[in-house]
Amino acid sequence: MEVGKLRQRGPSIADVARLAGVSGQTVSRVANDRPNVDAGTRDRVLAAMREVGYRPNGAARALRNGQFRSIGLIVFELSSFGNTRTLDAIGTAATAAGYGINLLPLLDADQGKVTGAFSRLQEQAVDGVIILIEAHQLDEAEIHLPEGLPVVVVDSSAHYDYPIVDTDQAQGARLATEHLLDLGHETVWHLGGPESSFAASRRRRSWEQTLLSRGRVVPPVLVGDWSATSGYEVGRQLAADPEVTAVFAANDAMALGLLRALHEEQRAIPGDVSVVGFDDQESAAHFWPPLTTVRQFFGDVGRRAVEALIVELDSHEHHHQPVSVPTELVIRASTAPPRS
Amino acid sequence: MEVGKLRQRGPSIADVARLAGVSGQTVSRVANDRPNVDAGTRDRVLAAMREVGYRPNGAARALRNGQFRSIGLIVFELSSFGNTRTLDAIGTAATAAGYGINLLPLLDADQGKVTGAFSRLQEQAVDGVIILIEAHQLDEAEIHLPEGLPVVVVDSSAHYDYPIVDTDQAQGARLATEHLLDLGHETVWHLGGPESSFAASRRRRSWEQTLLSRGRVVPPVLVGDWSATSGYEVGRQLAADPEVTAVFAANDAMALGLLRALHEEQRAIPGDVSVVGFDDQESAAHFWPPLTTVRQFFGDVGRRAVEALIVELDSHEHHHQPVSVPTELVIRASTAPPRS
DNA sequence: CGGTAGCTTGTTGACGTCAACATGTCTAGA
DNA sequence: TCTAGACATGTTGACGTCAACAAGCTACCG
Repeated sequence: MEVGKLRQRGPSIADVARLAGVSGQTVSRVANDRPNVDAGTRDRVLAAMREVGYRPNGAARALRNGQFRSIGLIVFELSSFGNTRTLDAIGTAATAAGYGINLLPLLDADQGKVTGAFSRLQEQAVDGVIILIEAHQLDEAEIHLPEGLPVVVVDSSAHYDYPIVDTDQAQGARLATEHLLDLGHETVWHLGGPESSFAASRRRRSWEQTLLSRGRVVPPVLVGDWSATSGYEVGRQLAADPEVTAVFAANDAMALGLLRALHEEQRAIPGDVSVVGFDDQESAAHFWPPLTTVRQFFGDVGRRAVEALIVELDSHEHHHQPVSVPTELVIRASTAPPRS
Repeated sequence: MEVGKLRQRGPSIADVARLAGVSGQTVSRVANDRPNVDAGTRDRVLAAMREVGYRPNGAARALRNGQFRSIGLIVFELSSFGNTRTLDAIGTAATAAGYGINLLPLLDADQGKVTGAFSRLQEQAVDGVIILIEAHQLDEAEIHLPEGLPVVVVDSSAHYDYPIVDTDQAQGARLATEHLLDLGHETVWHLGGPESSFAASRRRRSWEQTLLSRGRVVPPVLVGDWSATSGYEVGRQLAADPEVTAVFAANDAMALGLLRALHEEQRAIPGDVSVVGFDDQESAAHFWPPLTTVRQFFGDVGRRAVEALIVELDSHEHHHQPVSVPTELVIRASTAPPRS
């Protein structure tokens, strides 16, 4: 695409200074709310600023100060439910801390080829980076994170040497599985997320261990790709199997697809089959039937990611203690004791 | 919150130049892929860059060039379905065009007090701005958009003097209403969005006009706030009224709440009541029953917003012809002819 | 009345990059 | 052999801001 031609520049400190009849430095002092400026002078400068429509040039400031006061945010799938919420929280927290957010979306050009953010990161004006993508995407992207650039990883595997902030997937999956067992179900089936997702594998492993620690049979895992469509397709197998009385779906969207499959097979929920989801997206309370699910606190995850990054920015020390945000089980109408 | 102390600066062109034994200008030429550099020299410079871990300083570039190659994006509610998708598309389109995205979230501090983006915009390093919030929020925010800053407005009222890009709400609402009438329903009820939303009022007006132009009775409008919860609460009234045989909900989330209310009242869908939504979020196909809805092309909206902004950036001419992106009716199982 | 402390204001230079111009080197053709 | 032109490389300065230092002024003290 075309590159824009140069635009005429806006008014600078010098323009304001000329109009107000003072030096640039005085204007700078006023602009930065420094003390030691005569009230009259300040008013004159302020008036001049308003007249010429002055606004400080961020680039010049960043150059001078050696800081951009901006955080890069590398995301792959912007529109997945969790990322959206986390992004929201990151935006809020960063803004509150006086940092801007620089979105660095990974372009999924053509076929799985992940490029974009990392090459662009090279020249992005950011002080640090928060990475909000799954591990395998990070691998595919031929990461070449510049040395010395502070980084915080959200929701990913632990095999990078960066601070990590994430939901406590294991605890959540245990909550879900135990809830179903406690209701009296013999065992719990699992509609898992994609193999490539670290979050999915942690949920799966925890489900498995919970079953094992109670001496239950571990049924084969069915795998979806997080989408409601995959939940529906895979869910048809579960719906057709009369053995199945309890299912833990790795997210709410797949749980929704599963509910549909069960409805189509005329299996009563929770009479014949109980279902638990993961996420607690707003709409889960209005699924039919309302979904019992594991609530994630994306807001906390985002907020703590920003906090961790700012600590790194300020101290240049890594706090490699991973931050784990606990979940909460929300019980609704989709779960009940097994019939008979 | 604390402000970070100064960080040591990264290596600059000068460092690379020293190491490679050339002038800074030559390094600059290599960095910018300019021709007229000896192959050997280029290699030497590239090696030096790699060694010191050079990456160009965005701030210095921006200062020099008078351009930031960055677009500000003012958003209020990041996590609403439509905004999310639009944001995704904007990110992709902007990145493809070589622009970065600067997120400027509006902080909803305390009680409806909207601040943040606009004051910060003053000093943000952006070439132009895309506004992605509803009109009334814009009003509350005491806009003071700097003169001469190119702006494009998405999904808002027309009373600002900026180019507008939006979904063709009227066409979509007409599609939904006509579909229900064509099935043979006497009239169509409407579960509308909040008064303050311009999109909601356009959908509502179009629904009303479609009914009037066919000589049908216009039932009273019930109003929600876009959330599934509000759809459920308001929907209970609709579900309790045997007169109601067809409902057009102003978005899918409220339609979901309505479906739940209808299930609870044991009203068959679509046997007793037909429902149409608006948005076509991914999960709508897996609601129970799968939801007939009006598909919005958020991707196109986002892409065209970026295009419109870039035109403005390049030409400094406004193209005040609003861009209207058409919708598409997706017919699923939640609509059928009325019983009898 | 000299001295100094405190305050306001101004001057200078450097942050990193790159366009414009200047210089130097080599080749080809007259 | 001389000159024009192509090409590689270097030098200078300006983009806008602000810290550091310098300078000027007033007030107050002994």
